[in-house]
Amino acid sequence: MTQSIPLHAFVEKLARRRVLSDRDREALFALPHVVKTMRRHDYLVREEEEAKNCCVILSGFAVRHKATRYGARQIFSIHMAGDGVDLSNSQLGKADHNIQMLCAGDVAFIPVDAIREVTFAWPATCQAMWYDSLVDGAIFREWTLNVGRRDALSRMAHMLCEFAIRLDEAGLGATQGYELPMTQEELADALGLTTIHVNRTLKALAKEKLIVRTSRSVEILDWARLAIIGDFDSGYLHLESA
Amino acid sequence: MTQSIPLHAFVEKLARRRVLSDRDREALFALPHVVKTMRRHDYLVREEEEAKNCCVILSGFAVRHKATRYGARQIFSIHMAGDGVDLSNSQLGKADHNIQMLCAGDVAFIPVDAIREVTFAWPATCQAMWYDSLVDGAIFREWTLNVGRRDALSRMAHMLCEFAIRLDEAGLGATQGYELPMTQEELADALGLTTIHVNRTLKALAKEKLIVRTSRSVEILDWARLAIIGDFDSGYLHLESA
DNA sequence: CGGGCCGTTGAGCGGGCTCAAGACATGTGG
DNA sequence: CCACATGTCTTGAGCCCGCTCAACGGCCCG
Repeated sequence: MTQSIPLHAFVEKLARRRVLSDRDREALFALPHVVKTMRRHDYLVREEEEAKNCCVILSGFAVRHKATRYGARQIFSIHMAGDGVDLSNSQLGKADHNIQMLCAGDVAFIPVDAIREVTFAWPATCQAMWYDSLVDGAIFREWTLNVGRRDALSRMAHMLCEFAIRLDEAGLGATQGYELPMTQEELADALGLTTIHVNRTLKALAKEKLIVRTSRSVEILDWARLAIIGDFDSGYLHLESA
Repeated sequence: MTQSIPLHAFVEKLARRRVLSDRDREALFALPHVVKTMRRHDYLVREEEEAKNCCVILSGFAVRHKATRYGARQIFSIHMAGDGVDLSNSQLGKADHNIQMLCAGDVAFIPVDAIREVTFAWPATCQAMWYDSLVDGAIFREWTLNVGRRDALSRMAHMLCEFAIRLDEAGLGATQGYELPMTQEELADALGLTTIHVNRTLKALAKEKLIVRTSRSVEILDWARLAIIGDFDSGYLHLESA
């Protein structure tokens, strides 16, 4: 029998999407899973691969990304502890994008079939996962708006705001500041910019006394102005607290 | 009792995502719904609104979009007959984006609660809708990659390819050409460009003998080259035929 | 026939890119 | 302890894709 602790954050996150009964929770905790410790840059899924597991992040961070034929890479979202990060690739058959660890961390692998069976037997769990996927979709849309219609400064500010709120919600950070284990190159791939311009944009935000960036962490000096510059409204994250 | 014909394309689309039994189909056909004829530019849902219905498009086209505080608009996806276009807003409470008709057409409105009840009672229908939302998510991601990492010519070509394939799948067009009821301004909002640059980009594609654009339709002269220039691979659409 | 809406074209500008180089860490082996 | 490699961050200079501003033409419809 597997331990029930590892999936705790995942189940709690689902329970925030849709009310779950005790028996729904039990069914989720009973999901068979294997925990593996992944290193920075390890892939959880590769594009074109037949995904056989759903991955739940227990610690660390992962990104979804895909590249054009010419190698230009776009990061679509960042995931953190408690996120079930591969419901998409695994349910749809062949993966259409990559999922890669941003830093070392533990990941639980759950066989796809087990997810299918639980969601078939326990309708509330299916609705919870569906709703969770809908929130993921909302985040993708906001990301598109960010990349398509905001300038570099605004884009960066928006993304920093999103992380602050999501980390806060997951109990992993605060709106005053947080660990952000991304290199400038990774930030560039997330924002549709070049590394060089990310560097200048971060400097510009620091010069405006909005943030202080030290090695791999961010301190937010003026949340209100950062949110205005980033045109940030947390509605699309669909948090209860909002 | 409502007619069962209107939802036919919608149910068939769901059945392509996940095998449905006859009883699952019956439950879906029995969904209460009201059919309304909408005009061009009518809103199906507005941002910030409490969405009380799911909208299924019966004819015509609709877009999802959202604007920044400064009025710059981004279109996230185009929807066509058979698409259940508002599962997201309605299940998540307050809408985080707008859905608007691109041209006149009929739309079936299904109360949210009815969807909740059917998906709770019939697990396969819940999985089907979930998988459909996952495909929507894949389309959003590709859109982000398009806007973030491809130049104007490639972006336009990619979008034209996506429409061709999706219209073909929905039985509404062909890869040789199709009706595209979008103005250049709407294309611009979809691609993260300006109207003027869209005009020049379309001209550039025509000059390369890749397409011919007449009023509101597109003829594709050289699919193979268009797909190469657009860096298009239909994998992310997760069609069976692929 | 006049007023929107939409498409078209030109001229000039600028945000972000490209190319190039150097600074500063961290790790590894000798 | 140093020598060296590798990855990341920083800075400068110049250029180009796509934007802005401006104007005009075609079409539909009242």
